[in-house]
Amino acid sequence: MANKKLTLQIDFRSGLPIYTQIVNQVQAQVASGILKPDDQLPTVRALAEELRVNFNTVARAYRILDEARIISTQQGRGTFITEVPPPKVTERLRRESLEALTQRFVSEALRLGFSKGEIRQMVSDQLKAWSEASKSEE
Amino acid sequence: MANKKLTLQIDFRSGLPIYTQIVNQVQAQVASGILKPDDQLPTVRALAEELRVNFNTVARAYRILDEARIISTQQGRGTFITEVPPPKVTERLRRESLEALTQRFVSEALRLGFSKGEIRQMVSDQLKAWSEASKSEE
DNA sequence: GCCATAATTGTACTAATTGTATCATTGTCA
DNA sequence: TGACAATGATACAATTAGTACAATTATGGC
Repeated sequence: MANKKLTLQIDFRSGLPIYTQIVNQVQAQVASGILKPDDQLPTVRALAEELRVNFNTVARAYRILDEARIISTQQGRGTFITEVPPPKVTERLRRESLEALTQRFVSEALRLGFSKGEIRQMVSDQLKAWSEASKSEE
Repeated sequence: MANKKLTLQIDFRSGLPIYTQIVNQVQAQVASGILKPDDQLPTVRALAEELRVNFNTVARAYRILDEARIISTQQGRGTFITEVPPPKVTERLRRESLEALTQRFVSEALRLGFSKGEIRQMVSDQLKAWSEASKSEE
């Protein structure tokens, strides 16, 4: 499930920079569901070879996608599609997504023996810390 | 008493190196009392097979834990939890574990676009749901 | 019981894979 | 021509995998 082909069409004469074309097409494939969370993208070198471009060009595209939180690049490991932000369309999906995430967190915390009070307090603290720390964020 | 299962959850796309995840989780389980002194951890090869990673990755994690005096690795014998650190250290580890766990959860939820209020509410709901599911819990 | 030998377990070193950082080259356009 | 953006070349760093080895324990013949 984590391996897919990733078909990209690069037009070398289009005037659009190659890295921009890569960014756009990956973005589009994520949006359309062709690429799904956890899918592993080709390595910068593999994709570069396939597209006949320098791997730094692919790396540049990956960096932009990484900064946009669309993919997660990990040195020595590879690059992966991150979870897509839940579409606003269905409130239900959105809720279930948060529910699943929260359930994983809560059950793990409880398993490690933390009390509900501790958990609630820590969540509160972290949320507060985020408010104060986010001058540059979002 | 010296043999236990050691349940670890490795997230291959989390961005955290595998060896770091192993270190964190073992540390958390020691701090929380799930793992006790003299408990034997799985061999590097056994744990590696279970997690589907190379045994050197596990060995690396064990070495870090060994240097932190949390476990004792003995060539030809196995690896064991050492004496519990003094309460002050345990308390710090415990707190750090929860903090790290919570931080990952909160940042992920915020990244997915959920509001602080939604997150707080969902945590509260889940904690409550847990109480009702198992009445014995605090 | 004792010793040789195999099996088990961690260690050390090296290689392979992957992304990162920095600077050089090229090409376009004002 | 000069500036700047895009791409390429090279060296590097982080993570994981491969291979050989050393220490300990288990086993089996005598």
